[in-house]
Amino acid sequence: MATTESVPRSKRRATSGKTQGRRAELLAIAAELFATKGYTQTTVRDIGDAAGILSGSLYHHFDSKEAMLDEILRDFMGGLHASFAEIVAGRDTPREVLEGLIRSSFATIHRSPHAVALYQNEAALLAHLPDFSYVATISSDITAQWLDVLDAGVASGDFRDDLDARVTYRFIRDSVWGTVGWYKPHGELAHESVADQFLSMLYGGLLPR
Amino acid sequence: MATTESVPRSKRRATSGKTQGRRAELLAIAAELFATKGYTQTTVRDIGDAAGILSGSLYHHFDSKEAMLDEILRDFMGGLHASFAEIVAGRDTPREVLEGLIRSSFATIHRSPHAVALYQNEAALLAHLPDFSYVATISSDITAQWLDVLDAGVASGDFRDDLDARVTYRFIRDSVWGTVGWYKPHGELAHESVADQFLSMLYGGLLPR
Amino acid sequence: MATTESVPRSKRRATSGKTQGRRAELLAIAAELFATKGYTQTTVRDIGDAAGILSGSLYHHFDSKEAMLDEILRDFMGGLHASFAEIVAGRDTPREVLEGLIRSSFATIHRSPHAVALYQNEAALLAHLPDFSYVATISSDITAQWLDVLDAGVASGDFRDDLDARVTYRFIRDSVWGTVGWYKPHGELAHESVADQFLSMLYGGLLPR
Amino acid sequence: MATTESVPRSKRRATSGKTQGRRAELLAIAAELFATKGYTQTTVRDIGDAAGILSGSLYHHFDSKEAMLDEILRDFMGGLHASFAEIVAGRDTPREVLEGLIRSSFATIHRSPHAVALYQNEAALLAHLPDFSYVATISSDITAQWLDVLDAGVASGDFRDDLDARVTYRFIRDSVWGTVGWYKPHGELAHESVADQFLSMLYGGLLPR
DNA sequence: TATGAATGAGACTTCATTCAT
DNA sequence: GATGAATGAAGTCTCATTCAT
Repeated sequence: MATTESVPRSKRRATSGKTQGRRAELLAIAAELFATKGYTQTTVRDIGDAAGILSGSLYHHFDSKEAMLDEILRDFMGGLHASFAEIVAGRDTPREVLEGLIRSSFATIHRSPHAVALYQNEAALLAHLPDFSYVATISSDITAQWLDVLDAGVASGDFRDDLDARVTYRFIRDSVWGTVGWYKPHGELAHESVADQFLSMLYGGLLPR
Repeated sequence: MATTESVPRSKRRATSGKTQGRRAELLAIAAELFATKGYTQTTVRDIGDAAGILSGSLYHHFDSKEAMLDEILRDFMGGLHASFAEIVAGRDTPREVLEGLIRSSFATIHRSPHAVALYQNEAALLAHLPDFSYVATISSDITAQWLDVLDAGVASGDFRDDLDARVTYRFIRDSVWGTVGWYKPHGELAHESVADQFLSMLYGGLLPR
Repeated sequence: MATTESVPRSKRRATSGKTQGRRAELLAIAAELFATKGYTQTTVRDIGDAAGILSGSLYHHFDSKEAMLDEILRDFMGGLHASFAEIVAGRDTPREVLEGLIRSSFATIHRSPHAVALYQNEAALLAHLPDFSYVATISSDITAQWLDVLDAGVASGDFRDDLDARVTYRFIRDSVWGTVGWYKPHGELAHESVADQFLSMLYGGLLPR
Repeated sequence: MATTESVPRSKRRATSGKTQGRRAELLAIAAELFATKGYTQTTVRDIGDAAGILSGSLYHHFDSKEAMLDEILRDFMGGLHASFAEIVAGRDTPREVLEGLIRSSFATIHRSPHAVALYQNEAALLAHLPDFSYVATISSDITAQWLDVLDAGVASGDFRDDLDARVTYRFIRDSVWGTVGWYKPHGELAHESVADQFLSMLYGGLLPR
C-alpha cells in the first residue's frame, strides 16, 4: 500500500492567519464552480467574478488555476483517506466496518459535495496531469481499504462467497459516489436515510424473502 | 411522457450513400476522443489528426464541433430509448423486464462505450447547452421506463415494498452505467458475466442466507 | 418618428476615467481603418498593429470587432441627429434651416470624415446585421428632419413647388455626403467654401440668369 | 487622355457558343450578389448556391472570384466610356451634351444597377488591387469627358462662370450615381422622370424665380 | 461539366498569466 | 491586495481554391 499519510503540500504559500480566511473563501468558490461547470469550463474570470475581484488578482493568492484544484483535491482526499483509516481501525467485524465506510461516504457527500463531484467528474483530466498523480495513489489506497474489508468479510462468512469482490466493490463504489449527482444537501432526504436505504438494499437484496 | 420516437435529425446535411461512410468514420473517431479526453479537452485538431485530415476539413462534413457531439448523442439516445421500449413491451413479469433492461444496458456499454461515457461524463456541459435539451428529455423518458418497472414489481410482489423506488432506481442506474468507467470490451470479463454478477448481488443481497 | 434621443449604450463596459482615454484612442484608430479599407477588409490584427498592441489585447477593451463598429456608429449617429435637431429648432425660415443643415453636414464631414465614410460605405453590411437596426432608425429620423424642412419651404414659397421633395432630398443628400469621398480635411479647399459652392449651385442652378 | 477603346480581355478563357450563355448567367448572379452583399462579403459558395451548383464547379468557368469581378467591371466600364464618347461626339452645344450624359447615366443605372453599385461601393477595395488599375484609368477618362463639357459650357456662356467646374462635377456625379442606392428599376418612378427632376433642379435651382 | 473531399492560409476570439501602478 | 493593460498561445471556424472521379 502506498503511504499517503499527511499529504505534503509543498507549494502552498506561506500565509498569515488573516489571509487563510480569504484563501478558504476563494477555494470554496472555485470548488463550487469547478464542480458545477467542470474544471476546464470554469475560467479564472468566472472565479474572480464570483469572488468580486478581477481574475488577475487571484494570482496574489494562488500560483495558478491548477494550484487551486490541487489544493481542493489534496485537502479532500487526504481527509477522506484518514477518516476511512479511522473507521477500519475502530470497528470489529467486517460488516460493521463496511457499514461505517458507507455511512461515512454518504456523510462526506453531504458535507463536501463539490470536492466529491470534482473527484468523480474530472477523472479523465486528472489522469493526464502529472502533478495530480497523488490522486491515483490515494485512490488506490482507498480501494485497498475497501477490498480488504470485503475480502475479510468473505473469509469470515459475513458476506457471500460467490461474488467477485473486485466487481462487487465497483458496483458499491459507483452507487455510493454517484449519489453526489442527485443528492441535495439541503433537501428533504437526509444523508442518513440515503445510507439506510442503500444498506438495506445492499444487504438484503431487491427480492422479498 | 415526452414523445421521443425516432429523434428528428433536422439539420443533418443531405448526403449521398458514399458520403455516409466517411461521416460515420469521423463520428466514431470523434466519439472516442470525446469519451477519452472529454469534449472540451478534445480539439478539432485532435480529431483531424486522428482522421488524417486537417481540422478545417472537418467542416466539410459537419457544421461545428458541437454538431458532431450532437449527432453522436442523438443517435445513441434514440437507439437506447427504442431498445428499452422493445424490452418493456416484449416481456411478462416486472422481474423479467428489469433483468432485460439491465442486461441490455451492459450490452450497450459493451457495444458503445464511447457514447455511454459521453452521456455519463458530460452531464454538466450538456445542461448548459440549449441545443442539447433533448438529452434531458430522453433521459426523463428512460427514467420513467425504469421506474414503471420498479413500481409494477413492488405492486405485484416481485420486489420488496420497503424500498423507495426512486432511490433504488438511482442506485441501480449509477452502478450499471458507472461500469463504463472500468469495463474493458476486449478484456477477460464478458459483459454477460458482469450482468450476472450484478443481478446476483441486486436480487440476493450481499449477505449469505 | 422614432424616438432616438440620447442613443442608449447599454452594453458599454463600466469604465473609470482613465480607461476612457484608451478606448477613445483605439476607436479612432479603428474608425480610420474601417473607413479606409472597409470594415470587413480590416482585421483585428490591423487594428492591433496600428495601436501597437496584440490583436487579442483589444478584447480587454471591447467585446468584439463588431462592438467597436457599433460604438463608433452609435456615437456618430446620435450626435448627428442631435445637432440637426438643434438647427431645426433654432432657425426661422425653411431656407435658413436648410442652409444650416447643409453647412452643418459639411462641417461634420470635415470633423468626422471616418465615421461619415463608414456610414456611407457600409450600408449593405449594416442592413444584414440585426444589432445595427438603430442605424436605419436614426437614418429615418434624419430623413424626416430634412423632408420636413423641404415640405415647409415648398408650402411657404421659399422653394419651388414643381419638384418632388423626396427625390430632391435624395439628390441633395447624395451630393452632400458623397463629398466625404473626395474632400480633404487638411487640403486647400475649406469646408465652408465647399458649402458655399454647393448652396450657390443648389439655390441658383447651373444656368446663368 | 488614356486610351481605353475596346478594353482588352486577355485572360478570358476560350469558349464555345453554348458556354457563353452559362458564363453570362453566372456573371449576372455574381454581380447581383456582389452588389447586394458586397464583394468581400459574398462567398463563392453564395454564388454557387444561387446558381444551383457547388462552389468548386465555378472554377470550370472562371479562374477565380476576382476574375468574375474583373469581367463584370471590364464589360461595364468599357461600355460606359464608349456610350459617353458617342454622346460627346454626336451633339452640338455643351448644354445638350451634358443633358445627354446625365440622361444616359440614369438609363445605365436602370439597365445595369448591379454593375453601377459595384463601381460605386467597391472603390476602396479596387484601389488596393493592382489588377484593377484600369478602373481608375477609365474613371479618369470619364471624368475628363464630363469636365470638358462643363468647361466648354462655361466658355460658351451656357453655364454660370462663378462655379468651380471640378467641384460642380463632383456634386453632379455623386447625385447621379448615388441614385443607384434608392432607384428601383421595376418601381413606379421611371428613370426618365428621375432624369427630368434632376435636370430641372440642376438647371433651374431650388428657388422659385 | 459537375461533384465531393481536402487543403492551407488566415480570420475572430478566448484565456491563463504577468506586471507596473 | 487589488487594478487595468497587455501578452502569447491556442482554439474554432471560414473560405478561396484544387483535384481525382
